[in-house]
Amino acid sequence: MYDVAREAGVSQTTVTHVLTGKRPVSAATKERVWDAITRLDFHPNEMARALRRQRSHSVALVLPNIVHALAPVFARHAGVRLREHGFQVTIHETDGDPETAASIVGALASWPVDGAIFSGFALGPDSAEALHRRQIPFVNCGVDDEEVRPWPVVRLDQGEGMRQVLEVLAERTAGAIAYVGGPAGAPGADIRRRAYEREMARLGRPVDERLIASVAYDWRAGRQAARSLLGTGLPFGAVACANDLIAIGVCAELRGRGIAIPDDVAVTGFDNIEPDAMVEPTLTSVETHMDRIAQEGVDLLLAAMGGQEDLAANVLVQPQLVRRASA
Amino acid sequence: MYDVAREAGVSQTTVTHVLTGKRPVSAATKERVWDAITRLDFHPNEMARALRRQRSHSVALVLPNIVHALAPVFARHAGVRLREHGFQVTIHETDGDPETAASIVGALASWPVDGAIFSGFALGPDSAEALHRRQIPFVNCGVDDEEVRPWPVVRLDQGEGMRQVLEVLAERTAGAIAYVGGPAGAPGADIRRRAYEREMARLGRPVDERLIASVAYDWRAGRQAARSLLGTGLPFGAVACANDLIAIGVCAELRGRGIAIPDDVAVTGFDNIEPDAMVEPTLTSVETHMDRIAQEGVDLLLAAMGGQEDLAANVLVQPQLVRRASA
DNA sequence: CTGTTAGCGCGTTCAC
DNA sequence: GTGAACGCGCTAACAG
Repeated sequence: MYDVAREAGVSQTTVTHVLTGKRPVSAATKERVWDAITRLDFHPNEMARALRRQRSHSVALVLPNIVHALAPVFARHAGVRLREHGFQVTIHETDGDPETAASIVGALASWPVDGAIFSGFALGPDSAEALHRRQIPFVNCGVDDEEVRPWPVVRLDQGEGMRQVLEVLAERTAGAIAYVGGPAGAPGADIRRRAYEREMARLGRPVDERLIASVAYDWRAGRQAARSLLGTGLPFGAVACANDLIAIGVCAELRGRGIAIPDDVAVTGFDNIEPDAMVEPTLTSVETHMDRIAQEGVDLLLAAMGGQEDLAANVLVQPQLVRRASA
Repeated sequence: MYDVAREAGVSQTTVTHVLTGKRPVSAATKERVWDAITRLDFHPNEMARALRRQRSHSVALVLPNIVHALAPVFARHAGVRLREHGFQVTIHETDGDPETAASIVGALASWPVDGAIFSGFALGPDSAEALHRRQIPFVNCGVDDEEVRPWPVVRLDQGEGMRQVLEVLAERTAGAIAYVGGPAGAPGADIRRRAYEREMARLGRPVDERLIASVAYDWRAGRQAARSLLGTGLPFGAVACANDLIAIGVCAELRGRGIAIPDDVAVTGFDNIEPDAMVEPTLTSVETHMDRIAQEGVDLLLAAMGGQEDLAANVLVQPQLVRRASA
């Protein structure tokens, strides 16, 4: 910039103001400065700028693992929206480990981002406090429980999703409705399971513990779960699954045994991932609207970075049943 | 840091050297400084550090779209490896638009990253030149053509993948082997199509233009392609697809018409995406080893950032056929 | 409308 | 072993 100023025969101050427009500059000078800028191929150093202005125009996106089914979708929507507002996005993965998450929060103190979005896991209270202490605005998206927290949270109304699922399944069958949940303690597992029990009660359907399985969130585990459900010898007319991968596994196993879906047994998933439309039969699932969650999260963050203090908003995004062939 | 120095009763210089260890500091002083650091919860400002040292310890990851099938896998592996080496990762999406890509390269001049990884598209020569001029080391991963470029490139040996595919299909059937490619000009479409023709020739199989389709890289397009292949009335015993989504669509359509896979028609995909193991029949495909591509790319970049000049390496990663039920 | 000065938070001389 | 002073590249405060 020093060179630009010299080349244009003005002070650095003037160059700055040509760049930022924060002060009127005569057309002639402006012209000469722009000329020098293009001639020297000058680009302002954002790092120095950030240091001086105490704003880096960058936000950290912290999530368990970018490979998880919905993570890229979230990252995409959040990223686009943030970039629209002139923010750069840095990405951090916790690997689902709270300790790693905490250390990332610690590192955030060194890399002065203007804000942070935590997605796909619940922030620990100590981390939240640390961020607060360092005045780093943040939001916590995709939290998989119902706890109310004293910081901004955007979550999906999982109970409502389960309600819609069970409504459809109850229509489909008068028989028992089994449930295959995620592993206890895993994100979303507990809340979805409780929602299942609650909604079953509301529908006046009995819950039989023997028809409830808890397995890993993947496809093989789904097959396995179907086997053990069938192994009980108990009849059932539907299976609600906590996750699409599980549901696809369940379908595969059932079909392998000659059980017709949805006529003999109806099956539902949850999350509405891409393969749902490609498997046979296509899978009825629940759209979790990652786009809206990301949008709400970013909007909240932008507001917080804009100076609005202490808004501990609790946004609840409504899911939507996507009805396909399996139920 | 000023505060830490005062609290410990030393100069800022000493604090720096306690932090960086670039100069011996007496145990007693070190003790007092660490004490002050923890007491004041001090974290060095990486931004200021970067400005001073002219190294930001961050690299830019530029890709078309994080939602694309293999992008998150690449981002994951590259990210982990870069973080292991103390680098932060910023993410940028081109949306497949060369202009956007060029503007990102321009922005990189302002945001002084230590290096950049471009993945999933071929960098333009002008962008490469701009990076060179600004002394920003970079690598270009996942380039989908065979052109030799004067900058570091890591690519998959797509011809070899197609060779493996056709070898299997040729074993399966003595009949015609149809091909469903991606849209002309799309990433990987041309190279895979040419590889198909070349390998067919090597196998002594005739190529019938009427049994070649070019469609979008998605599932619906695959169904459509299968319909038009069947519509020709020409018999064929196998279909090689340029992409798994297309292949899954082809399978769906064939099965819908009562055609047995692989007995009547064998089908193969390409990329080995997750759903391959979940569809019926499971899809034979080609593993593209994004982990290895990412690793090679990062290693190349680390070497370049380490000061090794002008290494215009051309790494070729070998794909591997994953044999499943569809062929 | 423009320039001079000071300083963002550090690391690196060069001195002791 | 330690400290004082300067500067990385830029912007804000204070002049005129």
